[in-house]
Amino acid sequence: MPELPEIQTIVNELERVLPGKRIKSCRVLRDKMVQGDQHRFRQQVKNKNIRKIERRGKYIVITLSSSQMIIVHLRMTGKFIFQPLKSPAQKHDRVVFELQNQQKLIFSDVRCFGTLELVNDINKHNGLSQLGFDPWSRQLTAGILQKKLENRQIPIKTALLDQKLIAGLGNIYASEILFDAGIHPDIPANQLKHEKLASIIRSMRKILRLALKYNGTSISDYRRIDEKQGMFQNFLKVYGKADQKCINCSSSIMKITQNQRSTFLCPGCQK
DNA sequence: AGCGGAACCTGTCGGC
DNA sequence: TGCCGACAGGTTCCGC
Repeated sequence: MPELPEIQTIVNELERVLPGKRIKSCRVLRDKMVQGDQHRFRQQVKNKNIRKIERRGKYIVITLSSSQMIIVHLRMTGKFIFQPLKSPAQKHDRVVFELQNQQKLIFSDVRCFGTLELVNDINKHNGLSQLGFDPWSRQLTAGILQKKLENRQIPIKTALLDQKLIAGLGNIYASEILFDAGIHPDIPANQLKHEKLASIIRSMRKILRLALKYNGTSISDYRRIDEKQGMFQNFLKVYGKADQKCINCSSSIMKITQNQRSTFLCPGCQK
């Protein structure tokens, strides 16, 4: 489900309520979602205070009073929900943290792709340690991007999904960013000139900032904490709009497939 | 090293 | 109504 704006929205909301709360206990209702030893996870999380919540790429990092961190990835359909401790379990509840104040924090996930993992050192986490630039990193420039892409012949849209390059973009925003930048998603990454890469970076920051302002995009599964919807779906210009008219040039929006994933573009605006 | 395709799992929707 | 395939905001693994 979620990309940077969605994850950041969730992190912001968790950060408002979780720090200082104690995890009284933890139940794992679906084994595979917790990486490593279930018993050890439950035991080491028990009776720890939550210190802070942060985003790294699409990961959510929950730091505990023990300095250990719970690394959460929502993948496609993961979400967090607060419920009264006594409320009945829902079908898709996968991991439940019992908090103080008779509340529980539920990690709910229809498809069970999501993951939770307890680590002592963030650098030891495989995915996290390999993340590329944060979109707002000052080190992320057109020049650096050009250098990193010099041996990559994959379509630029596919490159934008590579978390080792830029961390946080996903299928919706990759399409929206390339539309905003006026760049065709099929262009091989290493063929883009400095100036085009600069406009991709500019569009990326613009789109992400706007999406964050509207708390992300709720099309099917993504919800904020407690099932609230984001609103950026009302501002999408190409994603999910196959055969509709482009708002700029009235061409028909196209849907193509790249690397087994849908890409949306305007053939009139994106060259 | 770079790249494409299958796999992970569940639900929904459209066509016949 | 029922079955069947296609598709879904992501990542990882495997083989060329």
